Amino acid sequence: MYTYEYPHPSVTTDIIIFSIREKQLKLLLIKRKEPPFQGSWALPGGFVNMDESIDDAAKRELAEETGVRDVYLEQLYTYGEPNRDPRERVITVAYFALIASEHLHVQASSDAAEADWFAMDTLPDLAFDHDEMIKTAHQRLVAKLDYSTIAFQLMPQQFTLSALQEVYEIILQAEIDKRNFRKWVLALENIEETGETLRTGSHRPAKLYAVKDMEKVDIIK
Amino acid sequence: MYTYEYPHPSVTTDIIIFSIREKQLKLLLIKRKEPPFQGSWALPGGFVNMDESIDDAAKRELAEETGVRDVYLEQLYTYGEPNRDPRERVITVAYFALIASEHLHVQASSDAAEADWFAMDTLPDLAFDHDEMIKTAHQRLVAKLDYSTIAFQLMPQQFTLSALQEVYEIILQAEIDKRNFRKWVLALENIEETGETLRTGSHRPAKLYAVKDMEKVDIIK
DNA sequence: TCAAAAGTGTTTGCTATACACCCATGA
DNA sequence: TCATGGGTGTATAGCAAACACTTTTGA
Repeated sequence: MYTYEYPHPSVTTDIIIFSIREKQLKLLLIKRKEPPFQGSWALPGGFVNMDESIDDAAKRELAEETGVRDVYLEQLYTYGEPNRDPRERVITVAYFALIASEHLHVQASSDAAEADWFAMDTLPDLAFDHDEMIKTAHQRLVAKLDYSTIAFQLMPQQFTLSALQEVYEIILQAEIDKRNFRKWVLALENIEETGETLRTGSHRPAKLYAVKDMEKVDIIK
Repeated sequence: MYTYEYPHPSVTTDIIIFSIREKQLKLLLIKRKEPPFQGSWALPGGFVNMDESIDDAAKRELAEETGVRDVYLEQLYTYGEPNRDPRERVITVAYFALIASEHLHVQASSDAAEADWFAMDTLPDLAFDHDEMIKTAHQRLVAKLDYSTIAFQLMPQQFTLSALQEVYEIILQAEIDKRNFRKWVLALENIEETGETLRTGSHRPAKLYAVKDMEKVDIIK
């Protein structure tokens, strides 16, 4: 047991994990096995341990849920309304993560009965204030496409320009002119040809590109 | 006394309060009366009470330190390295506030021996990781000038276009062309003439303007 | 009448957009 | 040879940047 002179809240992290699957922007939800909101879908997350930073807690949760490490992870916002959790005062630091569709091996962890990917426009009812978190994360993702190279984090190691354009079109929900898109993306000089090509049918093969430095998300303004 | 099955961190808010004073961007610091870092300068802040939201805690701290209410306040980032406070595990939700130079009545509160305004380029050594918070807040402020009308929050109720331009020049540390600035700011249609003028010497009086809706900070991209 | 800050337009360059056809391949 | 997606250039419009003189006032 741990005792304090004043009451202390719990601190947790929840993660909005975005990925492109089946030509849609999807995010990972888990079905809660325990109350409160037992049986509801919720964002993956959990308590911050006393000996780990909040970033490390988020990385740990992400690894536990998806098995992936070294993906893009960014602190989003901290939620702390007094009664957002019916059990006790809980303050949640939300993160958002972007993972390339190639890494996907979702494993239901001990906290969750089930995990699944949901498209943004067909989300189920959600536990806690998770709908608000998802809305904020989505706005941030869309805004960042405009002034950063964050979308490249959703690409596998090698990809065609058409595939990259498709990711932009899916997230922005808009068609983009092919020539203008290619001019723009090549001018950034953040990707380079791998020398390889991808053959996918009875048409000209596409050049494969790779991000030069996956660690770096450029602010391009 | 309060007891928990697992250890719980403390949660605090710290606030970076910016204002323009003496033609410089300054922020409010307090001198700590108690250990740790007794005698060091630090950001104003304090514990989040169990029955108030984090936003409300930040508003309360801001009011206690400055006596002002209804100023611009935005959540900045949450800091949670395990040993950032030597006493116990403390997670701090940092906010940044912008206040107009006219409201300034700083009152040393009970937590602080002293409070004073410091220019960004002459900051003293700071307690905890407050230097990092200030750096992040400053970057955010500079970035937001580019795509929002946030700087208007630093203006008094009535101001001249020259005064507004000066605020931009101070924050961006760059000279701006007067004609281009005026064209740009008037095209935003966020300010309007009050009909009054300001006479300040042996030259032509300047028209006074006011922000149309101070609650609203427009994203202008 | 002089000094000082307020106020005002036009030209130029750059970036974003619109737009249509040829290329390489497999069936 | 045909269907399919890959790949390429140019013209136009809209926005941002450069740039200098007149106006109004008080001393």
